Amino acid sequence: MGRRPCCTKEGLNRGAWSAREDNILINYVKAHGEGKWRDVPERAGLKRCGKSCRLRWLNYLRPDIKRGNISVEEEELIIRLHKLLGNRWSLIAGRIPGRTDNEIKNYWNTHLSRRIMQDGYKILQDSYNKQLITDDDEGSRSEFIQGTGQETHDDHSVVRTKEMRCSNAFIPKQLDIEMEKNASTLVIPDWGSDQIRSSLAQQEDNSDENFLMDYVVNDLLMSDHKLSCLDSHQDKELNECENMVDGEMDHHAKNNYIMPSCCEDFLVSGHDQAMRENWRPQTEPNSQPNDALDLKTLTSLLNLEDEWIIS
DNA sequence: AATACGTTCAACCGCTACTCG
DNA sequence: ACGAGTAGCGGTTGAACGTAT
Repeated sequence: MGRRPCCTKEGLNRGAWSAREDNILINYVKAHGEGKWRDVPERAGLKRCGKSCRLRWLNYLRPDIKRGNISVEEEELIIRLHKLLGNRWSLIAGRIPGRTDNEIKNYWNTHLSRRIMQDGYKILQDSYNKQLITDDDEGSRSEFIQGTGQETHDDHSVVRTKEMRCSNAFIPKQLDIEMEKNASTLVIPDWGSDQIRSSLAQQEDNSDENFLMDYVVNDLLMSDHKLSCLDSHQDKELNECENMVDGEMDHHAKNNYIMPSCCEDFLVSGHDQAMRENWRPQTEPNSQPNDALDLKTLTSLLNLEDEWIIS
């Protein structure tokens, strides 16, 4: 028995959506919420494939989607994130408030890829220099941003995709010490072990000391530094990091991954305490450490990274 | 004004990861 | 453990629009 097709494709509308179809879908999602996309066309009375409904909602109709041109800041962010993450559009989109993966992918393919082909990532350096100048003068900085026609602040939430929801790594301090001892191997903890349980219990009363990390961000922050700051065993750990992000670790390992100490060192011993504070998580294990980050914060963090690259 | 060519971006397609029974 | 169903991802397509000739 084969898989049931997502739709019969017979008698269905294709191509651009009409305003009427949009309204129907918006009203349906308002009333019933997202999900069960296969059932949406029938229940909402749309002659569309469920997949098409989902795409239309996620990429166009969602209320938190930001319309309009990509700002200079956003463009810079896209370039930096692409440099570090490659064509993982949903990951990139997950860190740019109000933008969808499709939009960023299109923008990259039409605007940025050619520039990168011509100039390489040199444009990042130019952009960085420009920012250094404007940072010296807050007034001129705001002018710079206003000059783009974009608001300097917005309240759009991040368009969250599946990959944004994935694992946080929780690093008890004691475990990190253990990792220091075993630096030549990647430590995948057994979360049921007595040692881990006791370590976790010890730190429950001291939640400020806990340090949740989003492995994607770790990857983002450390990838260009491995040559300059790591010795060979640390490099091995980094490879494991990258393999994990590339999906070469199994699911269990992904969910339980502990960032190698060298990676955390970069976060902790980075430029200043503010950087660490920026990444300090909420104390809830299921919370998402980056929710509070706005575009400026992320941009400034990436600038810190550039300082490392440039120096 | 007509046509060709280039660009943009919404939508589609095929695949994979994940979930659930 | 397995298989079917679902959600989501990234690559690709093609219609609409803009610009050059």
